[in-house]
Amino acid sequence: MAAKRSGAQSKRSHRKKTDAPPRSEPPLSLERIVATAVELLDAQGVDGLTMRQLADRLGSGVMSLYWHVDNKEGVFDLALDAVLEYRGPPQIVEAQDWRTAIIHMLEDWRGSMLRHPWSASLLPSRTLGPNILGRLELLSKTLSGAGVTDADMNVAIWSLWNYVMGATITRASFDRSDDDMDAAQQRLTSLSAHYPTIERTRLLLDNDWDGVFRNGLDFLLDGFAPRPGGVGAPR
Amino acid sequence: MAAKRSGAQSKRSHRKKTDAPPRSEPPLSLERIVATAVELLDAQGVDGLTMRQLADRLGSGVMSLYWHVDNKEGVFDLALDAVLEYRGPPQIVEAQDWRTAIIHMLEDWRGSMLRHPWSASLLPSRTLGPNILGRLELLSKTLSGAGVTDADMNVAIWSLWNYVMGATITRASFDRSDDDMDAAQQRLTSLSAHYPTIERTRLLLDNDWDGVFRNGLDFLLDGFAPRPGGVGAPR
DNA sequence: TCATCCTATGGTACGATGTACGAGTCAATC
DNA sequence: GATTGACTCGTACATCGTACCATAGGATGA
Repeated sequence: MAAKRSGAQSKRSHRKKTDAPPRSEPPLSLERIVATAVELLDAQGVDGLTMRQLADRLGSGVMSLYWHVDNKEGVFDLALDAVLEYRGPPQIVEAQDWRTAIIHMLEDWRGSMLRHPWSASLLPSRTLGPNILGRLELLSKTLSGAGVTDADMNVAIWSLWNYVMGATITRASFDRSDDDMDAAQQRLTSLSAHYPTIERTRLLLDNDWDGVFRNGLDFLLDGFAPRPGGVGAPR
Repeated sequence: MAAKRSGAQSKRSHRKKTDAPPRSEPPLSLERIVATAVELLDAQGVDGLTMRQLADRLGSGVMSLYWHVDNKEGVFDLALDAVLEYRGPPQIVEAQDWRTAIIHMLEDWRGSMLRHPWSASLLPSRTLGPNILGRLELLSKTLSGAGVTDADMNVAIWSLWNYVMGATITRASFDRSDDDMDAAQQRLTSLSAHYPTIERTRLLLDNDWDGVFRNGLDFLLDGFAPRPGGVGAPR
């Protein structure tokens, strides 16, 4: 279960922080641990996060971490949710239609994950933290306001979720290895006898990922809650 | 580098299987290694595959594996591609329209991954093996025949890929932990003040995953290549 | 004042993992 | 008989998560 956590640390005491840097790290706290974990994950990827490295960066002993955190899984959960906060659409957008609001939230979601590429592949296999639940709630509420019935709601939400997750995970893992993609496309070329079509369209190169994302999203939204004007496929 | 691989193994000799374990296992081979790895992954999940366990099941020493395989990553790559073979649609379907063919292939793809739940989350981060490339080629060729231009092709393919991957990864990880989902929904109920809408629609329970998948897929396909009778947006 | 307790830290140690290294076996070939 | 190349595997090591336990210091009560 959850280790006890200091709700409030009144203590400021005589920690000199401002002058000499020699010995004095600030005390451990959940916030510092999570923030440092995110740094480490951003810098080194999922495999780069080890409890020892984390402790090193925090200037603490390894086992001290375990007073604040259950185990390494817990660090992942917290780092993940930390990265998925949503502050809501800007004022300008707020008054606009539901479709704009939804697209804003989903693109922000995707953007947040791509800024921390380790997060995308982590999310599906982990218990849903408050920030994700908040996004799902917002999505539900907005769709509900747009006329989607409760009966159709879960289908709509999960389809959108699936789409966002797939797009983001794919993009994030290809992102990490552009060289690999080049190599793969080269390999493809040498095998063009077997894969003529995808070789011809250069499937593995030069893709407009943002455009792809937006495009498919439009189709899905059209399907769930058609636009009045019945606009077709843009582009 | 790839280790050398025995093209032919003449030795068949005497195979015992499960009774006395003394000496007589069949010789190692890539095929046997991959098949056993898949068994192990199916039984224990991604974390359950260790080189030692794999060797145990094969009745060999751990290091013997490394003559056939570069490293553990290689085992993953091979197991993954092994699971993704596609034999094509049955004869009855073959003559039918492109839409049926595509849906058949994508549902088969999803089905294969769900039969081996570890495979879905592995796929995006790994180099594309021949079986996956084959599926992509088939998809391209079919869409091309359906009138999708080369310019629109990559957008269509990647949207479908994203959707299939997202749906399958999500389903596979929820699948593994129905209890967790119950627990999550319970937690949700206790927090219904914060998440009233998703609590009301019981988002985390009782979902018709197959239906969701098929539904969103229809919307996407309508978007890319509208049906003549046209439910979706005209282009 | 001292004794006690809670919060918080971290050293040591253990079992598990992937795999480098190099010695071993055996059949085919010269 | 000697050599070679395909294949097997025991040993050893670095690295990981973390259980266990000793410790320190402030707060509290006597």
